[in-house]
Amino acid sequence: MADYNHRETEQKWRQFWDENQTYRTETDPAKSKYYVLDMFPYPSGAGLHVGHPLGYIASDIVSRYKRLQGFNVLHPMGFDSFGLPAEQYAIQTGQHPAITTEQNIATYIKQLKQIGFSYDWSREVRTSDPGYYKWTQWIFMELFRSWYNKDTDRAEPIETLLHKFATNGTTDVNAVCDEETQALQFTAAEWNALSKEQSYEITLKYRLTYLADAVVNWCPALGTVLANDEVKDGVSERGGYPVEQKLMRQWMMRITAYADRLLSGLDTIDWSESLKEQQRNWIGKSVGASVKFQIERSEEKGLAQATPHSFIEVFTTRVDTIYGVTFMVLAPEHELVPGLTTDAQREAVEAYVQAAKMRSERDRMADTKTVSGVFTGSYCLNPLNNEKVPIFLADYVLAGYGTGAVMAVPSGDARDYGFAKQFGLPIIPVLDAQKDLDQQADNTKEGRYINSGIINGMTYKEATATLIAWLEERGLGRGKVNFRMRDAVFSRQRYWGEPVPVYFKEGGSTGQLPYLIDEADLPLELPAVDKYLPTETGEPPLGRAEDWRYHPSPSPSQGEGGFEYELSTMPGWAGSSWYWYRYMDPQNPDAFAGPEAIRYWENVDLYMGGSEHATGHLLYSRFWNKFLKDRGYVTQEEPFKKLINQGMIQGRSNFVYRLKGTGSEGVAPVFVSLNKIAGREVTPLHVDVNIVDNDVLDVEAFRASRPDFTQSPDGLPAQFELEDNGTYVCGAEVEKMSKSKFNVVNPDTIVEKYGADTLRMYEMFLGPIEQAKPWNTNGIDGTFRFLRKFWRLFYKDAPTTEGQPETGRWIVTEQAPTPAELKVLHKTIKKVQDDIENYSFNTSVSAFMVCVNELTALDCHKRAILSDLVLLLSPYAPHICEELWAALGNEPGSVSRASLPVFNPAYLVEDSFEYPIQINGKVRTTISFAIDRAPADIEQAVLADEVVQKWLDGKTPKKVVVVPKRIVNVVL
RNA sequence: GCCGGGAUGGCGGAAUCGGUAGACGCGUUGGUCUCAAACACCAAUGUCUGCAAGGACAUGCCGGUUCGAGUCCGGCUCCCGGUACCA
Repeated sequence: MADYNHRETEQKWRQFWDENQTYRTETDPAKSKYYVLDMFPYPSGAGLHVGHPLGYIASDIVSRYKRLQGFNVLHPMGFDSFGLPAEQYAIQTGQHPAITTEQNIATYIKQLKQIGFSYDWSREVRTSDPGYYKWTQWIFMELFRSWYNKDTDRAEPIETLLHKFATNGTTDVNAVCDEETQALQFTAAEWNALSKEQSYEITLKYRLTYLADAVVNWCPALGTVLANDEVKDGVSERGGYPVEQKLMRQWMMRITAYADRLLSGLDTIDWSESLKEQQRNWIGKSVGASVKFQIERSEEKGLAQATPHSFIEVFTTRVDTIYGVTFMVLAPEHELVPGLTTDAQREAVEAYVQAAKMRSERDRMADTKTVSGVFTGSYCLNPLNNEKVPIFLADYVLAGYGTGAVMAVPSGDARDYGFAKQFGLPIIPVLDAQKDLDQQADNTKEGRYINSGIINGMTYKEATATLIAWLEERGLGRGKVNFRMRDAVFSRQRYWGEPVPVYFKEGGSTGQLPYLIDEADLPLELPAVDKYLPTETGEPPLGRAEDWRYHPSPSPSQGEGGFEYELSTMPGWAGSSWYWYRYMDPQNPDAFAGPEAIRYWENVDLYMGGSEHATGHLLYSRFWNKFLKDRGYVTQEEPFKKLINQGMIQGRSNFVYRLKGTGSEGVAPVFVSLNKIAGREVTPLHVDVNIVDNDVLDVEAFRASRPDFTQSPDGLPAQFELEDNGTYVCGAEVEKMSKSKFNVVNPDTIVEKYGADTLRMYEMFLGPIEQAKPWNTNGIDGTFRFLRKFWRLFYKDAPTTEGQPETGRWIVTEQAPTPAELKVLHKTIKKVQDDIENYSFNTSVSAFMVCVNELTALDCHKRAILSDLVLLLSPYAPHICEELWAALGNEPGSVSRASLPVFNPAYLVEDSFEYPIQINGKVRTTISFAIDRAPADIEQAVLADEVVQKWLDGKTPKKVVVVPKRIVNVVL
């Protein structure tokens, strides 16, 4: 090997690693484990762009580094291969999503392998593989077969609940369930007298996955449910059809049972504070009180129907302000609305409810500028003073939050204040510390209560306790902890997801009861369908599958023609909520992962992924993990010990500027270079960044690739108004990297031109891993030069003498290193190790650059130095290091099995320090002093200094600050 | 709206504990090598001012704490992510 040839070198070692299965990992109890996981990608049709590998490169560096430290490293990769884009494509083309997904995965793997990741590919998983989703379905079944016992504070098999019912009825059952079920009471005798079907129906309300009505974005024209981001301004993004809020029967996940543990667990894991804070806010624990407001009944009102309850229940965190309540606000969807609406108000209320249906939740929450609402005509009574309180509807109250009802205190809440002003409702001050109530609400808790009956004169703390006690005594309310987090909707009205392993049998109060299929029938595979659209009757796509009915095995005669399956599928997050366990034991046919594997690998030591998953994937995964732990299948309470968010790589778009009025029929288009557009009317147009170098456009490539731009419709060729130096300079802007903006840079192109090692180093060099930053291919030459310079420490550069050029000559020597060389090496070892431990990869790349610059300047080609440097660099640039490691005489392909060089601080000891000397905080000179020089000595010497004397100008300084080994500041 | 994050030269960024702002790299300019180009190497490069030595101004904006602030505190502006069926 002579000159640095990245194509040859990298190709050679990738093949070697593949053939020798260099990165294959086995369970090895003799060694400490380290589990490094990347958030697995959804394999999109566009393939990887340079933004994707950022996190993978960082985690691969850590993996390789940990191997050098002697850890047994599990570093796998797989695919989150169910998802909407493939389904969308299937709807458009009729192509089965499994086929496109398969092709996309093949592309991803090819691209990933080119970058030289040390993945154990034998452990790859795909969520859409029946062998995988069998276990996703199995976990769903386990959730269905479990309930949450608040007394033991964990999930238990449903059998323990049945046992309690059968022996003691509901008396000592303390389960997580909805309010209505909570109120259920029966004795053991009553329970035992129930029919099998009746008792089964009751258990459905306790299980960790259950059927319930949930609000969804229903698009009647498309016959389907839409995601919030598929809805824009109340209409579907595709087609622009109206979308309404509709209640639909859905499978739900009882994540709220884990709310407290999800919250407290955050204190035990090493995630960024911001990420934990996002989860805390999402869980949204608030301590307050639940209060019942009696509905005022009067015959003449002409109320349409009796209400299901005689009171409105609200949750409030400020029960202390209850004497300031001047109205009540219900969500338009609140169940009491029809019963509370008087004849006189009916028309207005119905119109309002209808309008609210057309708005998305996010819209309703975000819009604080417009105040809207409607009076129902009814009143309720404040339990404290029996004042009549008018009941309004307003769409800023959401049915899914709390009780869907708010006691409005305009003096203490900004939104209530605006509402009261709009509708001319009274604003009653409740605390003497409240200020400017004629201007705005004041939510202070300071001062003493006024206008507040039994709590007048009290402080916040006293008042809250007094009120809760008073309410509890009379059964009108109680202290309550509320969570903002709601149970998660699990059903999706889609095709490309895991089928839910449930079938329906007639019976029960709703006419149909859900049952799990037999475990032996797993996986329940996705059936073939003729189209990937909902059925004409609005059922999910699975409703199209022919002869897709469940036939239980023990008695196939049961249920003529079989039973109907659940037609919804699981959401994208189902398969990703447990996948890190499958990697531990990917081929196990008997369990999602075997107990030995789980005991050894435990959980993920380092998890790398995007912060956009903060409240979705990362919360659901923690939920499922806690559930699996409760049921004894896994050993750890938390799945991801340490988590790093890699920032998004943004695109950097380039623009050409077309003169307005040119480019139409009969007028040749005119493109004006960036520095000539001032004062001209131009249209900026995206141009492919791959034909732009350093903002200079390759005009010929532009002509060839975009005839639609570079010719008028009748074929007149474009003219280019160039810079004075004859180039066309493009404008640039940072945007999201996407096809439509022509700013996508593909890693394959970079690997081909510069090599994977350069790509890896450059991506790390771009900036801190956690920060978003734009991609700009321009800077890559710097890291490419670095690697060649590194290479030249080993091989003499080919001098271009006449005749045959001399190819690189091996110039590594066996001489003993000098102190200066050892200092350079050990400074780098220390810096790089510290940086990796702190996940500061960008600064370690510059440390390598500094090191190679300095060794080059020292003309150092000594094995003792270079050998350690190769090891240190190998996690970053594995191909070139594997090559040089072998060239140094080590066993080929063994760089990843070597051990890390050890830092020796003795080489870095300094005997003097160059002090910056400040006058009034501004550095004016520097003076070198011995490290152990006494501060008083230093002060004297500084004041005697010529430059300092000049600034002193004969005066005595007010103060001299000497910070040893840091700085001297002379204050005048 | 709410929650979270960010802003430093022409560009990406460094400054890890409140102590020399701009490491490292790109770009730009000048030079060496070459018939030429590429590669490589050398030098300069925050802005303003000055022949120079030097000086003044500089970390999104306004204010504060401190001998000393990019870093800490208070108040803004703009950009990015999430907001429960995108993944």
